[in-house]
Amino acid sequence: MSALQPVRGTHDILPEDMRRHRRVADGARGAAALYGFQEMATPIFEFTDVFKRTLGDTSDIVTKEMYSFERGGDFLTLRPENTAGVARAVISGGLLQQAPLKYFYYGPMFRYERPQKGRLRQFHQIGIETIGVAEPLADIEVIAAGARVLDTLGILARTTLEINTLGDSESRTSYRQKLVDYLKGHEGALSEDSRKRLDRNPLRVLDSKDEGDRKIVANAPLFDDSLTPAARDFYAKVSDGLTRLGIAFSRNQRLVRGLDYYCHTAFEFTTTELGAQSAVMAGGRYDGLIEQMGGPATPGVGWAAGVERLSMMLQDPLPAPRPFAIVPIGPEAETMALTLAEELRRSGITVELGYRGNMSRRMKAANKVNARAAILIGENEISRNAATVRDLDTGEQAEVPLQALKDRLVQFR
RNA sequence: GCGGGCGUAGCUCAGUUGGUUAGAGCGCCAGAUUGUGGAUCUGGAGGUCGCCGGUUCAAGACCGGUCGCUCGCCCCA
Repeated sequence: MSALQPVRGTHDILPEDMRRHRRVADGARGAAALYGFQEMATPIFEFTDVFKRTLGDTSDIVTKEMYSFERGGDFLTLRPENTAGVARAVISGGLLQQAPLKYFYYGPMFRYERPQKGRLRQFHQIGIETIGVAEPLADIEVIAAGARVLDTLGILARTTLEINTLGDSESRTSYRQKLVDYLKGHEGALSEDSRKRLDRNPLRVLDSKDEGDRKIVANAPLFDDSLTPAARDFYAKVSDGLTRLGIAFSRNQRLVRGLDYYCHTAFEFTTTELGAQSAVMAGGRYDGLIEQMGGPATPGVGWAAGVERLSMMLQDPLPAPRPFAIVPIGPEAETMALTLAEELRRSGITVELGYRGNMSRRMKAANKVNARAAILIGENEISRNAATVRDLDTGEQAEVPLQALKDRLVQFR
């Protein structure tokens, strides 16, 4: 393993990718702000227990995907997701006094997985959380904000919204029992993976891609039959709300969540454009989470989206800003160019200063940085206290007095 | 953790049934052009053929291992 290679599953984000990345993060932040979500950040590592206790000991994330280490006697873990961190922050900061809380976040996450298309070991997520609202209105708002984010990025039409209800804990326990009873009857026919799931997380079997499993699942008891009236009512309110907002969705009864703390609403915006990965934004309600962490019983609902996945769906990155290039001709002009560049930059104009070479060379350099125009300064210009401004798109050029230079440059678009 | 595909210049790739000094396009550098970029022409730099071992008179090519990338499974954003 060469030290000169990036760590497997990590990537350098070079300027063009970075602009894409920025567009996702900035667009999402802006759209979320329209719904009252404010940005906050938590540390990228926490005590390991923060994740262990909330994600459940059997989840894949905890059993095989965490980057954990020990330092000074503390067991720490790079965050694999951010909901647990936000919940911890809310508890340790005593913020529940001010509930409801509505947060937006953006930042890197870490999972030790085999990298593939749309899956990295260090990746970035944006997300929102509404904490302290038990009403289905919060679920509707959270999903609507998600749709707004995707729409802002111009990719909503290329995604599908699927939603499901996982019910309250009463519905869940009773269904879990019915499902396990049913599946035990077909245990011999289940795939090896699904037999493992049967013990750990039976709901996952519903989501199996195995042909044989699917046949068995097709006749499994329906979750809806186990829903309590309250849970049924909750789901109805969410789906009515979405319908009223004109947000298209389909019910997917096989949609379950990998993480243990979800209840009631579960949803995913999916796409077919990312290879084996389909989810670009996923979330749901997690009413038990904060209590499970040792805080007061507090409901919550939110989603997270993968910035790299969203970036891949973006048509174009934000365009790079086009600078003006100063091209000095001769040593006297060269000293002048430095101060002129600084002066222009102070008034908010983007300027590139060629570093070396004769005029031809610097014009080439100006072209390479995609300069909008070149500002030529030579003996002639200096003697007249002027500069020659050459439009590099049209090739037109004219001499401009130095006092009028700023105003002239601002006219370029 | 499991399975498939692929590793030749900065990038995209060619390289014949194993045969001498490993090529192209793009990009890069310089010149044609000492006050004018893009286009064109000329020249130049750039490679331990991923790495280690094996087979062979001879390996970029064949075999084994290894590392990396990639696609998929599991799981997930």
